[in-house]
Order: sequence, then C-alpha cells, then structure tokens
Amino acid sequence: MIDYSILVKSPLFNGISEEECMTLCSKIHYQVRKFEKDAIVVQGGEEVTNLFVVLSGSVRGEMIDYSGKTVKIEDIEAPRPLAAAFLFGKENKFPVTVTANKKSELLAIPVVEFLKLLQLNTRLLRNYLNNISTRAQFLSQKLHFLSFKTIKEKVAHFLLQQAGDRFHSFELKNTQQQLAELFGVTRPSLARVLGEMQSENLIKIEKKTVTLLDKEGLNSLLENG
Amino acid sequence: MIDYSILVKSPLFNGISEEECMTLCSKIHYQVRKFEKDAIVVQGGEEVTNLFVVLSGSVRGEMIDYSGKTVKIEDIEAPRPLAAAFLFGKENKFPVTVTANKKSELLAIPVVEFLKLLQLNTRLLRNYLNNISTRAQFLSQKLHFLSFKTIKEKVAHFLLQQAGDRFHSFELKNTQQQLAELFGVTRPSLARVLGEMQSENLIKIEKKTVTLLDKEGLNSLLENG
DNA sequence: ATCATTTTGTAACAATTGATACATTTTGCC
DNA sequence: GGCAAAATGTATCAATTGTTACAAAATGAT
Repeated sequence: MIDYSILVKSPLFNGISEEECMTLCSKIHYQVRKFEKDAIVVQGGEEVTNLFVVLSGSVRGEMIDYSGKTVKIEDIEAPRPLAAAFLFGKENKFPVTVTANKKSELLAIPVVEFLKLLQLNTRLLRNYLNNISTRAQFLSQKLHFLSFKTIKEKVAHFLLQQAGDRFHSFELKNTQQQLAELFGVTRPSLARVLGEMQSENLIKIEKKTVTLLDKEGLNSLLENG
Repeated sequence: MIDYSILVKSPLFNGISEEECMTLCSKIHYQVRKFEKDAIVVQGGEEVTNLFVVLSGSVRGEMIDYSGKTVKIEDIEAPRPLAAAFLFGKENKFPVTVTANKKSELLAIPVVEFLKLLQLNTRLLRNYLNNISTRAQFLSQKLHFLSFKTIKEKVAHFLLQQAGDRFHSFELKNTQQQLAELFGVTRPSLARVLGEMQSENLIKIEKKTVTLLDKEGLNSLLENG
C-alpha cells in the first residue's frame, strides 16, 4: 500500500528506518487516497482533520481570492507533507485549496492518529517539532525585518546581522535586486539608500565587498525606531 | 517543591489534574531554580536546553542591541512558560536576555525530559502543539497583512476577511489605534484611508458598525497589487 | 447629568518611497 | 579581448504615508 522507501525520505519520517516506519503505521488508522489530475484534494477554508503526505505525483496550493480567481501558490512534490503547520492551533483550516497536478497518491492520517504516532516515536516527534518551530522562527525573523519602517533601518539591521561579531568587511552574496525583494522595496530605492549611507560614511561598497565604517552610527539608526 | 495548583494553570498544563501533573513530573528529571531580584535567568544567544515555567514571581525579557543598551521586551508572570517557541528548530537560542523582576522561582525541564512528558500525556502534547501552532499562525497572518503595500489594501483585506461569507455588516471590536498597530501604520493615516473609502462609497461606518457597500470594489483593490 | 478621558475626524506639511528612464559598470561567455 | 546581458548608479517626478496639531464626538465613571 505505502511505499515506505519514499515515506522515510519525507522531512517528517527522516531518520526512521523503513521497518520502524512500517511498524508505526501498522498501529494506527490511515488512508491512501488517489487523485486524478486536477482533482481537488482539499478545499480552502476546510478544517484540517488529517495530515497529508504526498506519496507520488505532485499537488499545488491555490488560493481563491474574493472575486473567485485562482492564484497558484506553490507546488508540493512527493514526499513532502501538506499544511503540516495547520494541523493544530486555533485556526486549523486550510489556507489554500489544494489540487492534484497529475495522478497522485496522498497518505492521510487523522489528527488523533498522528498524535499517537508522535507519542510512539521520539524521532518523529522531534522532526515535527523542529519542522514547525523552524517555520515559526523563519516567520518571526522575516517579521522582524518588516517591522523596520525605513529602508535605511532595514539595511542597517541586515548589515549588522550579516557582519555579526566578525570583521567589519564581508562579501555580499545577493544582488541588489534580491536584497530589494527581501526588504520588500524597489531596487532603485535600495540603491539610493546604499548611496546615501556611503556618502554619510557609514559604509563602503566596492563591487561585492561591504565594509562597515561606523557601526555605532548604524546602531543609532535602529535605536531611534 | 512545585506548587502544582499553580502549574496546572499554565497554558501548557491546562486541563491536566494536579494529581496527574504530579505523577508526570515524578517520572522525569527537573529543577526548581530560585532567582533573586535582577538575577539573570538566561543570557540572550544562549542555547535553549530547558523549558522554563515561571512558578512564582515574574521575569522580564530584555534585548541587548548592537551597542549594548538593553531594551525591555515583555514581562512574564507565573505561571507562564518562557521561550516555549524556541525549544526546537534550527535556531534554538534565546532571542532575549531574561532577568528576574523580583525574587522568583522557575521550573526548568531539560528538552529531552520535556519530550518524554509530551509522549506520556496527550493533553500536554496537544497544549504544546496548539501553543506553538497558534503562534506560527498569528505570525503568518501578520506577515500576510504586511505584504499588502498600501493601507487601502490592508483595510480591504481585513474587512473582507472579517465579513467572510456573513452579512455585509459587522461590529468592529478594535479601536482605530489597535487596527493601526495591526496594520503597522499610524492612526491618522488609517483614519484618512477609512474616510476615503467612505467617500468612494466602498464602505460605511457608523460608530462601531462597518457596512461593506461594494464588495466588488474592495476586491479590485486587492487584485491590482 | 456632568466632567474627564478616550476615541475619532481632519488638515497642512514634510519625508520617504515608488515609478520610470537612462547611462554606466560589471559579469559571463565565446 | 570583445561582446551581450545583467547589475548598478542616478535623476526626476508622482504618490503614499508619517508627523503634528487641534477640534469634535463618544465613552465611562462619579
């Protein structure tokens, strides 16, 4: 029924042997559901009562906006789990409608059964906790970024974070375009701010190398926020 | 040692009886640590190896900025847990330095022991998962909000979300000030936009009652983002 | 009912950012 | 080295939002 060699490659079951995985699954109720191309797996807004793991094929998340148009969000290929972050919590509803890209098989484990699994296997529990925690931490960090009002503040925070306790000089690994997207601003605006910060002798940029000339000054940009 | 009547009031142990709680704790290793006023509980950047629950007194989170100044973040009173969201995940380090506001007692449970607890008691597991999931969902929603560029878009999204499929009229439960903070804008700016949207006959506001006059119009504000 | 406090409406001006366009520099490839 | 493509620097103007200030309205307590 289940191809365990695929399942153990999923982030959730990572580090668990195929045998163990099989034993675990034998102890709970689950379903393997098959979907034809373009079949709807779950409707957005529906309550999340199952953990889904894509066993074969691929599905896509689509958000339906208020006017009825669909906007593609992301593809999920085997063996990734689906909406794992929405199994619990106050608003455990699917944020998106999920549709099969092609003929696909999905493992569906009811929440109560998944809870049993988590209590049976420490590695699985750790995997799941790490998964949603990492996600939360990512969101938290991204939010922290956006909490800075001006582009200057965002840049200052980014540079200080990148530099850390290391040297005052380091290599930029992103283009201005990529940084602009990270900050949620336009590329010329970012360039303008970088220029201003150079003429204020806060930083110096040569090709891809950034030098922090005045860490104190960069700090003070953040404090007065 | 532990005052279980307090512990069961914490969000983590909510719904678990004092007896059960006592039995659970007897099965694991833990410490009750006492801190004098202004003693440092944990240093920011330190790895999170324990789950802390404030049993008595209160502690405060303080962030140390790049120049060394401390900024108070929040107070945590008994019986709330500490940094519960940072127990797992890639970056499981304390984001803040935690200091005792007054003489306080904290329960410290090592991560591995806490994992045991989670596997022993389903209610505790559910509580914890709900706790961090709700947090992640809150962050996710907040992030979604900030992804809208203009205030009008944010307001339109908020109103359509609040209304849902229900009537076109509903009660606002927040003040403009609170909404402004949710959107990350200033209060006068929000008021101005609300005024504009009224004169454009998109919405009508009477005291705390909002009526959506033109859902289509509100939608179109979002699509052109 | 009245008064103090909070909330809301509104206005004028400043500051920041976006949009667009174009020149210049850098990069990668042949 | 030379060329095309990508990345960057820069300028101008428009649009949005913040800032500050004050008056009107609503709320809540005595």
